[in-house]
Amino acid sequence: MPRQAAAGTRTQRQRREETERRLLDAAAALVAAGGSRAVTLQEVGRLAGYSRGIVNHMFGTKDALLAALVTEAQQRVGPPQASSPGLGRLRQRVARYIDQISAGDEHARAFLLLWAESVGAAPQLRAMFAERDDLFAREIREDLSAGIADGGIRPGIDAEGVTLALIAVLRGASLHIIIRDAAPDSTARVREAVLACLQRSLEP
Amino acid sequence: MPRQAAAGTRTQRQRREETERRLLDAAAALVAAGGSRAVTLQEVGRLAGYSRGIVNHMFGTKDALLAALVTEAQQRVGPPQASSPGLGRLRQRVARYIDQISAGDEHARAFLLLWAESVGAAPQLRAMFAERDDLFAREIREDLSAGIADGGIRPGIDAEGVTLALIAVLRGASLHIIIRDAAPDSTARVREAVLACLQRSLEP
DNA sequence: TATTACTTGCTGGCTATCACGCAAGTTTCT
DNA sequence: AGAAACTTGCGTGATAGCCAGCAAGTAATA
Repeated sequence: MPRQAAAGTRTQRQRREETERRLLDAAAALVAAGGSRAVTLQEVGRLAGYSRGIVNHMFGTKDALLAALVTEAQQRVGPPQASSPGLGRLRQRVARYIDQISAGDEHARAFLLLWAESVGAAPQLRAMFAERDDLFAREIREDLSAGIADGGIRPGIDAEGVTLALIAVLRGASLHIIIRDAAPDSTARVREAVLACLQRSLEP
Repeated sequence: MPRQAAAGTRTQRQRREETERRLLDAAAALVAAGGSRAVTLQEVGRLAGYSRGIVNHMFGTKDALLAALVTEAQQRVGPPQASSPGLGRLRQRVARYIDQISAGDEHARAFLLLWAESVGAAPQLRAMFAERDDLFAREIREDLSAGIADGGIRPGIDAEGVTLALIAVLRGASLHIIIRDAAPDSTARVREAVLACLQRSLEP
C-alpha cells in the first residue's frame, strides 16, 4: 500500500493518472479542432503541458494514444438516462447525442471525427469502431422492441433499417455541426426535425 | 485548331487531358481506399502510370489536385433524373445518392471522405464543400416546395429541418457503407428505410 | 525520523523516414 | 527546331520513436 505523499506533492499514481488525463484531453482537443492530422507528439505534449516525449513514454506509440482516446470516449457515454427502454428513451438518446456534439464536447467530437477518418486507419481502431457501432445498434433495437411491445411504436417497421438510418442521421448531422461550426439554434432545429421524423415514422 | 495526330500518337491536348483524367481517377481511388492521407505524389503517379513528378507538373501542388478532385466530383453528379421537382424527384435523389456510393463509385466516395476530413483542411477546400452543401440543400428545398405545392407533401413540415436531416442521413449512411464496406443487400435495406421514413414524414 | 537504495515519471538530443516541390534534363508532339 | 509533356536528382521540412540521463516519488534500513 503506497504511503500518502507529502503535502504539495503527488503520489506516483496521482502523477500518472493526471498525466494520462491531460494527454487524452489534449489529444481530444486537437482532433476536434483539426482531425487526427493535427495530432503530433509535439503538439499533444505542448498542449498537455509536457514535453514532446511524453506520449511515447505514456502510451508507447501515437496510435496507442488514439486507441486510448477512442476507448475513453466510449466509456464517457455513460448509462442511459431514462430507466425503461422504449420510444421515450430513444428520443432521449437522439437529443442527447446531438446536444453533446453541439455543446462542443471535444471527446465526443474527436470520437466522431476519428470514426469518419477511420477508412485508412489501423485495423485495431477500425475494429473498435465496429464494436461500438454494433453496441449502439443493439441499444437502439432494444428501444424499438420495447416500444413495439408497449404499443408506443407500430409493429410494421423494419427495425434493422430504422436503426441504421437513425445512427446515420445522428452521425451525419453531428459531422455537419462540427464541420460547419453550426450555431446552437441551427442544431436545435436539426434535432427537432430528426425527432419529428422519428415520431411520424414510428407512431402507430 | 490542332492537327490530327499520326496513328499511334496523340495530340498534346489529348495527352494532357488523358493525363489529367488518369490522375484524378488515381487520386479518387487512393482517397476512397485510405483517405487523403493515402494520397502521396509517389502513389498517385505510380497508380496513374506516370512518375512521381507528374502531379506537380499537372496541378502545381498536391492541394490543387485535391481541389480539382472535389470540383470534378461535384460536376459528376449530373443533371436531375426526373424532370419535374417534387416528392418523386426527391425520392430519386435519395436512391441515387446511396446507390452511387454503394456501387463503389470512387469519385463519390472520395468526395464524401474528403468532406468528412475537412475539419482541418485548407480554407479553400472548406469553402468548396460549404458551397456544395448549400447548393444541395437548395435543390432539396426546391423539391419540398414543389411537393407541397402539388399536394404530394403536407404543408406543415419544417422544410429547413427536413432538408438538413435528409442530407445528414445520406452522408451518415454513405460513410457507414464505406467504412464498414457494407454488402449491397444491407445498403438496399438502409435505402428503403430512409425512403420509408421520408414517405411517412412528408405524406399529407 | 533521517539516510540511503531503488523505482517511476519525464525530458530532449538524435536518427531514420517520408513527402513535397523545385529545377534541370529527356522524350514526345507540332 | 521549338514547345510542351514528362522524368529524375536534390534540397528542405516535418514527424515518429529510440534512448541516455535527470528528477520526483517510494521503500528499506538504521
